[in-house]
Amino acid sequence: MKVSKYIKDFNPDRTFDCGQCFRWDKENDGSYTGIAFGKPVNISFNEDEPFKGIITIENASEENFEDIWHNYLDLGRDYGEINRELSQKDAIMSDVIKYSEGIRILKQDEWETLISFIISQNSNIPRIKKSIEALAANFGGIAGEYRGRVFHNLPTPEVLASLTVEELEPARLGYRAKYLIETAKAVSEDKNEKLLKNRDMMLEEAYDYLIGLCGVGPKVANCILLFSMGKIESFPIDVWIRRVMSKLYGFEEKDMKGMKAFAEETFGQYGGIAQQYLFYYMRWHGGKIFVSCKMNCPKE
DNA sequence: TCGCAGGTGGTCG
DNA sequence: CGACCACCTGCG
Repeated sequence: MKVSKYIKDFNPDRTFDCGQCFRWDKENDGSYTGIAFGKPVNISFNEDEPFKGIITIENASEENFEDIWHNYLDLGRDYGEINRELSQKDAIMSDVIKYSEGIRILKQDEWETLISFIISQNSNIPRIKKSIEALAANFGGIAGEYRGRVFHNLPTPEVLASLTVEELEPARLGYRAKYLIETAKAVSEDKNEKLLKNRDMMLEEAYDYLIGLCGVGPKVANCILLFSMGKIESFPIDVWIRRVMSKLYGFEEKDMKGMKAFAEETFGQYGGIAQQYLFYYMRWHGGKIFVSCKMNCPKE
Protein backbone atom coordinates (compact mmCIF):
# COMPACT_ATOMS: atom_id res chain seq x y z
CA MET A 1 0.00 0.00 0.00
CA LYS A 2 1.35 3.38 -0.98
CA VAL A 3 0.34 6.86 -2.07
CA SER A 4 2.15 9.24 -4.44
CA LYS A 5 1.74 12.96 -5.07
CA TYR A 6 3.53 15.61 -7.08
CA ILE A 7 4.84 18.28 -4.70
CA LYS A 8 7.29 21.19 -4.77
CA ASP A 9 9.68 22.99 -2.43
CA PHE A 10 10.83 19.74 -0.82
CA ASN A 11 14.12 18.12 0.06
CA PRO A 12 13.83 15.05 2.30
CA ASP A 13 17.36 15.22 3.72
CA ARG A 14 17.02 18.83 4.70
CA THR A 15 13.54 18.28 6.13
CA PHE A 16 14.14 15.08 8.13
CA ASP A 17 17.75 15.67 9.03
CA CYS A 18 17.65 19.30 10.11
CA GLY A 19 17.04 18.55 13.76
CA GLN A 20 13.34 19.32 14.01
CA CYS A 21 12.36 15.63 14.33
CA PHE A 22 13.98 12.58 15.90
CA ARG A 23 12.10 9.50 14.74
CA TRP A 24 13.18 9.27 11.08
CA ASP A 25 16.07 7.18 9.77
CA LYS A 26 17.66 7.35 6.36
CA GLU A 27 17.71 4.17 4.25
CA ASN A 28 20.43 3.19 1.82
CA ASP A 29 18.26 4.30 -1.11
CA GLY A 30 17.95 7.79 0.35
CA SER A 31 14.39 7.38 1.55
CA TYR A 32 13.33 7.90 5.17
CA THR A 33 11.59 5.41 7.41
CA GLY A 34 9.92 6.56 10.58
CA ILE A 35 6.75 6.99 12.53
CA ALA A 36 4.39 9.89 13.11
CA PHE A 37 0.88 9.97 14.58
CA GLY A 38 1.10 6.25 15.21
CA LYS A 39 1.79 5.38 11.56
CA PRO A 40 5.08 3.78 10.53
CA VAL A 41 5.87 4.67 6.91
CA ASN A 42 8.64 5.10 4.36
CA ILE A 43 8.91 8.37 2.48
CA SER A 44 10.80 8.60 -0.81
CA PHE A 45 11.13 11.47 -3.24
CA ASN A 46 11.69 11.22 -6.97
CA GLU A 47 12.92 14.67 -7.95
CA ASP A 48 12.48 15.66 -11.58
CA GLU A 49 13.61 19.25 -11.25
CA PRO A 50 15.14 21.04 -8.25
CA PHE A 51 12.91 20.62 -5.18
CA LYS A 52 10.01 19.32 -7.27
CA GLY A 53 8.92 15.76 -7.85
CA ILE A 54 6.84 12.82 -6.75
CA ILE A 55 6.70 11.99 -3.06
CA THR A 56 5.74 8.39 -2.29
CA ILE A 57 4.56 7.34 1.13
CA GLU A 58 4.70 3.59 1.55
CA ASN A 59 2.41 1.85 4.05
CA ALA A 60 -0.07 4.72 3.76
CA SER A 61 -3.39 5.09 1.98
CA GLU A 62 -4.83 7.98 0.01
CA GLU A 63 -7.04 8.62 3.03
CA ASN A 64 -3.99 8.69 5.34
CA PHE A 65 -2.37 11.21 3.05
CA GLU A 66 -5.27 13.60 3.33
CA ASP A 67 -5.79 13.04 7.06
CA ILE A 68 -2.19 12.93 8.26
CA TRP A 69 0.66 13.41 5.82
CA HIS A 70 -0.53 16.49 3.95
CA ASN A 71 -0.74 18.32 7.25
CA TYR A 72 2.39 16.73 8.78
CA LEU A 73 4.51 17.81 5.81
CA ASP A 74 2.89 21.26 5.79
CA LEU A 75 2.01 20.80 2.12
CA GLY A 76 -0.61 23.53 2.23
CA ARG A 77 2.05 26.18 2.60
CA ASP A 78 3.79 27.82 -0.37
CA TYR A 79 7.45 27.78 0.62
CA GLY A 80 8.48 29.11 -2.78
CA GLU A 81 6.61 32.31 -2.13
CA ILE A 82 7.98 32.55 1.43
CA ASN A 83 11.51 32.07 0.10
CA ARG A 84 10.99 34.90 -2.38
CA GLU A 85 9.75 37.21 0.37
CA LEU A 86 12.59 36.34 2.73
CA SER A 87 15.16 36.77 -0.05
CA GLN A 88 13.77 40.16 -0.86
CA LYS A 89 13.86 41.29 2.75
CA ASP A 90 17.44 40.33 3.48
CA ALA A 91 20.44 39.75 1.21
CA ILE A 92 22.19 37.42 3.64
CA MET A 93 19.10 35.27 4.02
CA SER A 94 18.84 35.19 0.25
CA ASP A 95 22.19 33.39 0.15
CA VAL A 96 21.43 31.17 3.13
CA ILE A 97 18.28 29.95 1.36
CA LYS A 98 20.41 28.70 -1.54
CA TYR A 99 21.98 26.19 0.86
CA SER A 100 18.89 25.26 2.81
CA GLU A 101 16.01 25.41 0.34
CA GLY A 102 13.69 22.43 0.52
CA ILE A 103 13.27 22.35 4.30
CA ARG A 104 9.64 22.10 5.29
CA ILE A 105 8.60 22.78 8.88
CA LEU A 106 6.77 19.68 10.06
CA LYS A 107 3.57 19.83 12.09
CA GLN A 108 4.36 17.13 14.60
CA ASP A 109 2.35 15.80 17.50
CA GLU A 110 2.46 18.35 20.33
CA TRP A 111 3.16 15.89 23.15
CA GLU A 112 5.89 14.12 21.17
CA THR A 113 7.51 17.45 20.37
CA LEU A 114 7.24 18.61 23.97
CA ILE A 115 9.02 15.58 25.42
CA SER A 116 11.52 15.43 22.55
CA PHE A 117 12.74 18.95 23.12
CA ILE A 118 12.81 18.64 26.91
CA ILE A 119 15.11 15.67 26.29
CA SER A 120 17.15 17.63 23.74
CA GLN A 121 18.50 20.19 26.18
CA ASN A 122 22.25 20.08 26.67
CA SER A 123 22.42 16.88 24.62
CA ASN A 124 23.14 15.79 21.05
CA ILE A 125 21.06 14.34 18.27
CA PRO A 126 22.24 10.68 18.40
CA ARG A 127 21.66 10.57 22.12
CA ILE A 128 18.29 12.33 21.87
CA LYS A 129 17.15 9.77 19.28
CA LYS A 130 18.29 6.86 21.45
CA SER A 131 16.42 8.18 24.48
CA ILE A 132 13.23 8.74 22.51
CA GLU A 133 13.33 5.24 20.99
CA ALA A 134 14.02 3.74 24.42
CA LEU A 135 11.06 5.62 25.87
CA ALA A 136 8.82 4.27 23.13
CA ALA A 137 10.16 0.70 23.30
CA ASN A 138 9.95 0.47 27.09
CA PHE A 139 6.87 2.48 27.96
CA GLY A 140 4.81 3.03 24.81
CA GLY A 141 2.34 0.78 23.06
CA ILE A 142 2.96 -1.01 19.77
CA ALA A 143 2.03 1.10 16.76
CA GLY A 144 2.57 -1.64 14.21
CA GLU A 145 5.02 -3.85 12.42
CA TYR A 146 6.60 -2.58 9.24
CA ARG A 147 9.68 -3.59 7.24
CA GLY A 148 10.32 -6.39 9.70
CA ARG A 149 10.50 -4.05 12.62
CA VAL A 150 8.15 -3.28 15.51
CA PHE A 151 7.35 0.40 15.89
CA HIS A 152 6.25 1.82 19.21
CA ASN A 153 4.36 4.96 20.12
CA LEU A 154 5.69 7.31 22.78
CA PRO A 155 4.18 6.79 26.23
CA THR A 156 1.14 8.94 26.93
CA PRO A 157 1.29 11.75 29.51
CA GLU A 158 -0.66 9.53 31.91
CA VAL A 159 1.79 6.64 31.61
CA LEU A 160 4.83 8.87 31.95
CA ALA A 161 3.30 10.65 34.95
CA SER A 162 2.95 7.30 36.72
CA LEU A 163 6.63 6.41 36.42
CA THR A 164 9.53 7.15 38.77
CA VAL A 165 13.00 8.44 37.90
CA GLU A 166 14.35 4.97 38.66
CA GLU A 167 11.87 3.26 36.36
CA LEU A 168 12.81 5.65 33.55
CA GLU A 169 16.47 4.65 33.78
CA PRO A 170 16.42 2.57 30.54
CA ALA A 171 15.77 5.79 28.60
CA ARG A 172 19.06 7.25 29.90
CA LEU A 173 17.58 10.70 30.32
CA GLY A 174 19.89 11.83 33.08
CA TYR A 175 18.65 14.82 35.02
CA ARG A 176 15.93 15.39 32.39
CA ALA A 177 13.95 12.40 33.71
CA LYS A 178 12.45 14.39 36.56
CA TYR A 179 11.57 17.26 34.20
CA LEU A 180 9.70 14.79 32.01
CA ILE A 181 7.76 13.27 34.89
CA GLU A 182 6.81 16.67 36.29
CA THR A 183 5.66 17.88 32.87
CA ALA A 184 3.75 14.65 32.26
CA LYS A 185 1.90 15.18 35.55
CA ALA A 186 1.01 18.75 34.64
CA VAL A 187 -0.16 17.78 31.16
CA SER A 188 -2.20 14.76 32.25
CA GLU A 189 -3.87 16.57 35.12
CA ASP A 190 -6.65 19.09 34.69
CA LYS A 191 -7.42 20.16 31.16
CA ASN A 192 -3.83 20.69 30.14
CA GLU A 193 -3.83 17.98 27.55
CA LYS A 194 -6.48 19.94 25.73
CA LEU A 195 -4.47 23.12 26.14
CA LEU A 196 -1.46 21.46 24.56
CA LYS A 197 -3.52 20.37 21.57
CA ASN A 198 -4.99 23.82 21.07
CA ARG A 199 -3.36 25.10 17.90
CA ASP A 200 -5.71 28.04 17.78
CA MET A 201 -4.23 29.50 20.95
CA MET A 202 -2.58 32.85 20.45
CA LEU A 203 1.20 32.71 20.31
CA GLU A 204 1.77 34.52 23.62
CA GLU A 205 -0.85 32.43 25.37
CA ALA A 206 0.67 29.16 24.11
CA TYR A 207 4.17 30.35 25.00
CA ASP A 208 3.13 31.25 28.55
CA TYR A 209 1.52 27.84 29.00
CA LEU A 210 4.56 25.95 27.69
CA ILE A 211 7.17 27.89 29.62
CA GLY A 212 5.28 27.12 32.83
CA LEU A 213 6.06 23.41 32.35
CA CYS A 214 9.05 21.86 34.10
CA GLY A 215 12.11 21.64 31.87
CA VAL A 216 10.69 24.07 29.33
CA GLY A 217 12.49 27.38 28.90
CA PRO A 218 12.40 29.94 26.08
CA LYS A 219 14.27 27.77 23.57
CA VAL A 220 12.26 24.59 24.07
CA ALA A 221 8.97 26.51 24.17
CA ASN A 222 9.74 28.14 20.84
CA CYS A 223 10.72 24.78 19.32
CA ILE A 224 7.35 23.31 20.32
CA LEU A 225 5.49 26.32 18.93
CA LEU A 226 7.42 26.03 15.68
CA PHE A 227 7.72 22.29 15.10
CA SER A 228 4.29 21.16 16.23
CA MET A 229 1.88 24.04 16.54
CA GLY A 230 2.47 25.72 13.19
CA LYS A 231 3.59 28.98 14.79
CA ILE A 232 6.11 29.70 12.04
CA GLU A 233 6.85 33.15 13.40
CA SER A 234 8.55 31.76 16.53
CA PHE A 235 12.32 31.97 16.48
CA PRO A 236 14.10 29.51 18.82
CA ILE A 237 17.57 30.73 19.74
CA ASP A 238 20.03 27.94 20.51
CA VAL A 239 23.80 27.75 20.44
CA TRP A 240 23.89 27.23 16.66
CA ILE A 241 21.64 30.22 15.99
CA ARG A 242 23.84 32.32 18.26
CA ARG A 243 26.87 31.21 16.28
CA VAL A 244 25.33 31.86 12.90
CA MET A 245 23.87 35.24 13.92
CA SER A 246 27.30 36.17 15.20
CA LYS A 247 29.01 35.02 12.03
CA LEU A 248 26.60 36.40 9.46
CA TYR A 249 25.08 39.42 11.16
CA GLY A 250 27.78 40.46 13.60
CA PHE A 251 25.89 39.97 16.84
CA GLU A 252 27.59 39.22 20.12
CA GLU A 253 26.86 35.56 20.87
CA LYS A 254 25.29 36.48 24.20
CA ASP A 255 23.00 39.14 22.70
CA MET A 256 19.88 37.02 22.42
CA LYS A 257 17.56 39.97 22.93
CA GLY A 258 19.14 41.71 19.98
CA MET A 259 18.83 38.59 17.83
CA LYS A 260 15.18 38.15 18.75
CA ALA A 261 14.37 41.76 17.90
CA PHE A 262 16.32 41.55 14.63
CA ALA A 263 14.50 38.36 13.62
CA GLU A 264 11.12 39.93 14.32
CA GLU A 265 11.96 43.02 12.29
CA THR A 266 13.65 41.25 9.41
CA PHE A 267 11.90 37.90 9.04
CA GLY A 268 8.57 38.83 10.64
CA GLN A 269 5.89 36.18 10.32
CA TYR A 270 8.41 33.75 8.76
CA GLY A 271 10.95 33.92 11.59
CA GLY A 272 10.77 30.20 12.28
CA ILE A 273 11.40 29.24 8.69
CA ALA A 274 14.33 31.65 8.53
CA GLN A 275 15.59 30.11 11.77
CA GLN A 276 15.60 26.63 10.26
CA TYR A 277 17.44 27.88 7.18
CA LEU A 278 20.05 29.55 9.36
CA PHE A 279 20.35 26.52 11.62
CA TYR A 280 20.74 24.09 8.73
CA TYR A 281 23.20 26.37 6.99
CA MET A 282 25.42 26.69 10.07
CA ARG A 283 25.10 23.13 11.30
CA TRP A 284 25.76 21.34 8.04
CA HIS A 285 27.90 23.77 6.12
CA GLY A 286 29.67 25.20 9.16
CA GLY A 287 29.29 28.58 7.56
CA LYS A 288 32.22 27.65 5.33
CA ILE A 289 30.54 27.98 1.98
CA PHE A 290 29.20 31.41 2.66
CA VAL A 291 31.33 34.06 1.00
CA SER A 292 29.19 36.54 -0.85
CA CYS A 293 28.21 39.22 1.61
CA LYS A 294 29.21 38.42 5.16
CA MET A 295 32.04 40.94 5.03
CA ASN A 296 29.87 43.99 4.69
CA CYS A 297 26.66 43.17 6.43
CA PRO A 298 25.66 45.87 8.87
CA LYS A 299 24.59 44.90 12.36
CA GLU A 300 21.91 47.58 12.43
C1' DT B 1 41.42 12.15 29.79
C1' DC B 2 38.12 15.72 29.99
C1' DG B 3 35.36 19.04 27.71
C1' DC B 4 31.32 19.40 25.29
C1' DA B 5 26.57 18.54 23.49
C1' DG B 6 20.32 22.14 19.99
C1' DG B 7 19.18 24.64 28.05
C1' DT B 8 16.97 25.01 32.30
C1' DG B 9 16.35 25.68 37.26
C1' DG B 10 18.21 27.59 41.25
C1' DT B 11 20.81 31.04 43.53
C1' DC B 12 22.93 35.38 44.35
C1' DG B 13 24.21 40.32 43.70
C1' DC C 1 16.51 41.11 36.29
C1' DG C 2 21.01 39.48 34.65
C1' DA C 3 25.02 36.75 35.49
C1' DC C 4 26.73 32.55 37.00
C1' DC C 5 26.79 27.35 37.71
C1' DA C 6 25.40 22.53 38.53
C1' DC C 7 23.42 18.97 36.04
C1' DC C 8 23.15 13.01 33.70
C1' DT C 9 25.49 10.80 30.17
C1' DG C 10 28.02 9.33 26.02
C1' DC C 11 31.41 10.27 22.86
C1' DG C 12 35.77 11.84 20.51
